[in-house]
Amino acid sequence: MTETKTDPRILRTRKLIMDSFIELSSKKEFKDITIKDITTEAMINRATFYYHFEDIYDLLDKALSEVLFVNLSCQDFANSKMNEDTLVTIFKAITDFQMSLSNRCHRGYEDTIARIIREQLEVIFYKMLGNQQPNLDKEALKLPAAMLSWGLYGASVEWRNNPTTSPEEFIKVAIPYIQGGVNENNIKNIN
Amino acid sequence: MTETKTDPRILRTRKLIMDSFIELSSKKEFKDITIKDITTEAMINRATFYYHFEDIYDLLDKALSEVLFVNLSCQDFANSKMNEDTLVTIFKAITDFQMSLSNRCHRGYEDTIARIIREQLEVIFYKMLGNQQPNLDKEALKLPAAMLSWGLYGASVEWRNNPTTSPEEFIKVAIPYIQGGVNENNIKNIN
DNA sequence: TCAAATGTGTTGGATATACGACAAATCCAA
DNA sequence: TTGGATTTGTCGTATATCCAACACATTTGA
Repeated sequence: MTETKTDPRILRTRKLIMDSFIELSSKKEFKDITIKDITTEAMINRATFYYHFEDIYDLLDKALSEVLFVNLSCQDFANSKMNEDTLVTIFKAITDFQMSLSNRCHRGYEDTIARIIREQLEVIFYKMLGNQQPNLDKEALKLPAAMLSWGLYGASVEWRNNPTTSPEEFIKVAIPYIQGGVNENNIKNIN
Repeated sequence: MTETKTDPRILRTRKLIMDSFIELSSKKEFKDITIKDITTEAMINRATFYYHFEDIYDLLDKALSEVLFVNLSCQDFANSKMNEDTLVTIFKAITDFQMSLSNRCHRGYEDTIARIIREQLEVIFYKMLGNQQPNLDKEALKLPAAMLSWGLYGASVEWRNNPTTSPEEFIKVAIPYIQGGVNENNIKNIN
């Protein structure tokens, strides 16, 4: 809608920084990566880093959000309906993302990563619910979106701790517990 | 020596433009490539193109020079001696370069490309001769460097028209004709 | 042939990035 | 523990890039 195109210099520089960060993450642990490392790898000035990010934790946030967002957006969930297939695909994206992270070195930042994943999920669910029920008050969608995101993330934690089946099978069993609470009628009641 | 490091923004932008140009060259003929095409592909502003290049022919010059220079520099000829091995390797680099160009579409610009190759050769030979005979007047090296470059380029034309043997074999036979005229003693006599 | 569309080259003002410097914080070896 | 070395954030100034607009040239299609 209000697509205000951003300066290409900003897009380029953000990508340079994030790509360098991801590249370095495959070689070092997060705690050993300095901002100087990143800017040297990206061939940009250190001051420019601070033009885009507050500090290295801010970068971690935004870089991981970006990666997860790209993973989730390749099917444009924000414009699709909420049903079993959608939830299965999103769940698969989350577990894929977490497995790709376990190959990189972010030990000690598991809870940060958890928060990032859940926040992204909340954004996606909020948009999906908004598309599905455009005549509802947007405020009323925040609570169900949050609960859905917590629920699905919690399921991913369960699966990681005890991966008895494939992610797809695993979440199909769990969907009734999640979805039961947030169908259309319930949201209307909340409102 | 006087290595004044250039602004990283300039290096980045030049690379973006040249890479986009080379990419487009593999899809279209040169005459069909517009500056707008290039800047769109490179995601840079069209005005920025003119900050770096006079026009599209200037870009053709510099892009091809750059590619050939990279090909030739991987062995740092400028710091090595002039002997049979060196000449063979350089000749191979030229024929490789020409064959890579024939896959791209630069029909009608063969003589421009010829000039670019020869000029690069002249630069390389000038440096090599300078290293080999540092006590000679630099001016005296210009003529032999030019003659060597014309000679080797001419040999590449001959080979392309009639590739009876491999480039390596071909140039080994021709080297006596080229090198005979520009050995150390002859340069001193010219001087 | 003409008119519309597209590409070229240039300009002025706005903005992002580079660079060097700085004090403060953190790291690390002696 | 100390002291040097590295990293972090921040700043002011210089410069590269963006953007919109312009006149002009070239291409295209009816």
